Amino acid sequence: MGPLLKRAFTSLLRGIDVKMQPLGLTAMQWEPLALIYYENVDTVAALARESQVNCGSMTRMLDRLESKGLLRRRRSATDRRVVHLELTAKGRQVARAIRPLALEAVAQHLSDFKPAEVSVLIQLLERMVTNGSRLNDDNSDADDQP
Amino acid sequence: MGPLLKRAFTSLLRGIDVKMQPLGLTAMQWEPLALIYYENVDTVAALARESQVNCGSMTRMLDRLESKGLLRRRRSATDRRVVHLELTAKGRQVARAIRPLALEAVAQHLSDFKPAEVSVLIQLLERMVTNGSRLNDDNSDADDQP
DNA sequence: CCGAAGTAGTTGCCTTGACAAATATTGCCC
DNA sequence: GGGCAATATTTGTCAAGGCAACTACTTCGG
Repeated sequence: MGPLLKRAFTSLLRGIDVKMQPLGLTAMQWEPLALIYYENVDTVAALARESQVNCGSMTRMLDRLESKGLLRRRRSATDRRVVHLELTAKGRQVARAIRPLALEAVAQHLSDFKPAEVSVLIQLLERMVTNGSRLNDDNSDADDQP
Repeated sequence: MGPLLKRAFTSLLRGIDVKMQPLGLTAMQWEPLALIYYENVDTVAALARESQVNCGSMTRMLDRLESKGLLRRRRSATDRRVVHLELTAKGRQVARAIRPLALEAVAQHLSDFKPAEVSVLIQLLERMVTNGSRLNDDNSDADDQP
């Protein structure tokens, strides 16, 4: 069961990877670009929150994207702690192509699913996440603190 | 949908991580030990195949486990290319504890699932994997080679 | 039997993620 | 207004995975 979830996840990742190759992106790099472009998320912390990674990881992801010339950092004038992200022209061009490609990869993995089955899958995964965060986040486990 | 799968997967990983901490293992390190102990898989290549990672990654995983004193490498006498893995006494002791803990973590994520729902989830994930490998492995995509 | 091809394992270099410590800045309380 | 907690970002260190190059061995074809 655990291994199955891993295989499904990595299979989807590989599919996305293939789709993103023409854009020069990896399977992970599209997400920050999409969040900036489609959702107007424009700070490191907000991106990290939305992507479910920590700020340190996001900083380095942005380093890579910046070195590819896809985005720029600009220190905020109103709160000098925060860095605002903005896509370059090239970044916007790449970002525009992301959504359709990502949807293609997902669609391929669900190619023989009936719409109802997709809903069921989503609902079951959501419940797994809920059950999981109930245990991982608000810790009330009796195993360690009796 | 992609993000959801990622969240479910990482949530399960974190759950397993917590369970394995008392053993001094990470969420990834239990798998090779379990394969050696429960399935008698005892070469690098076989472990890599079962775990769905490449040999290079497995080599380094085994480095870490070996440096923790959980297993030993022994060059095969009959085919001097292959390395046989064997658990140390400590390794066997740790491995014995793995299965119940891993099952606990899975059970927590499926705590409110009816048995039928578990079956459905497994079946849907398996179909995703099948659809995915049909596209990732035997490549007959028309996008690149017309 | 010998050379070519294939296989097992290791290593180098890169991406990605987690966690912790350090820095800079803001906001809040007295 | 000054100290202190909270917040944003960066950097170091580590685990983990992918791919490619390399070594050592085995096997197979002639």
